[in-house]
Amino acid sequence: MDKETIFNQFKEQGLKITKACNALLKILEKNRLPLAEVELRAKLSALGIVVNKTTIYRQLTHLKKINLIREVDFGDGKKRFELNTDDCQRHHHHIICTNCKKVEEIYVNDDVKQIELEISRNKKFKVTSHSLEFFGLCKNCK
Amino acid sequence: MDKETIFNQFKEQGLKITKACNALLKILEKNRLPLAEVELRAKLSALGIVVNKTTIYRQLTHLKKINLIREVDFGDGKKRFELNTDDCQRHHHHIICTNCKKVEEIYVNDDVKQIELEISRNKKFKVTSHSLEFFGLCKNCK
DNA sequence: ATGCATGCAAAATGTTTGCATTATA
DNA sequence: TATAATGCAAACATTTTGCATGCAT
Repeated sequence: MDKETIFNQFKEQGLKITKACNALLKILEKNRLPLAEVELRAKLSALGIVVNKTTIYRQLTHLKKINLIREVDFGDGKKRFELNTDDCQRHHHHIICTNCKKVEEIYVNDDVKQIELEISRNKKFKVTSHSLEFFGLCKNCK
Repeated sequence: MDKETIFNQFKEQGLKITKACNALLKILEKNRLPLAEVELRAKLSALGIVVNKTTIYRQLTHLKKINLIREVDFGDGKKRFELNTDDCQRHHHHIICTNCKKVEEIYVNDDVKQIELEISRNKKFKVTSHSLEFFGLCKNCK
């Protein structure tokens, strides 16, 4: 999504593009792995932008509402967010080492889209997103 | 897994088979959908077995350790558990309505096992489990 | 000037821990 | 009777809310 479109989406929702919001987007663009609130805030701080955690959560709520980011769950009780890549070629999944917690992005030739279509047909269920993460032991930990 | 095997697994770990533990297993066998602590406790209560939430969490820890149950994440900040069906024909996934929260079990002809093999080969990563859940709007909510 | 964004504190939610007590093998 | 299981309260971690204040358009 280009800057222009993003800007318009924000205006439509009556939202303002603030420093924190801008920086958050930049950070999410630069980092390929999903980040939790603590990490996002640390990275903002590193850029000299110190904000309260509440602000982070609220901005994430906005960005999620306009579908710019999506939530990724690694099953450790933290919400993580990454740029939404559902509809482009950068769509990917993750492998998470349950020992050292290292996360790697993977691009697999998946048929999940196909499965989503089947579900729509058979179950009359409109699928808007899916989770597909792999858990196990990385090279070093296994 | 038959009762005998389960019993032995427990003994190996130095665990005792208590009323709560037995009832938990029965509940998980009867209910096809993943249940969170609150739900499990309610169902135990309905059976006349009133336990503290701490007990639930501790039993779940045990059951998870011997791989009898697995954690399923619906992204709402609660841990849910279901009997582990990874290695049998009852292996399944879920579709979750993000509006009314209804959950349905689905059996899809997935290639996830295939993807896991690829990951093992290419990434030298031993995959032990995966998550694959679908989110969207159910018949009534869409 | 209006209304969204922010910071702060407090509340809410879900999970875990420490310790004294009870029950099981 | 030794050891695990339990209950309870408190600690913990994460996320959300209420309200007063500041900032952008």
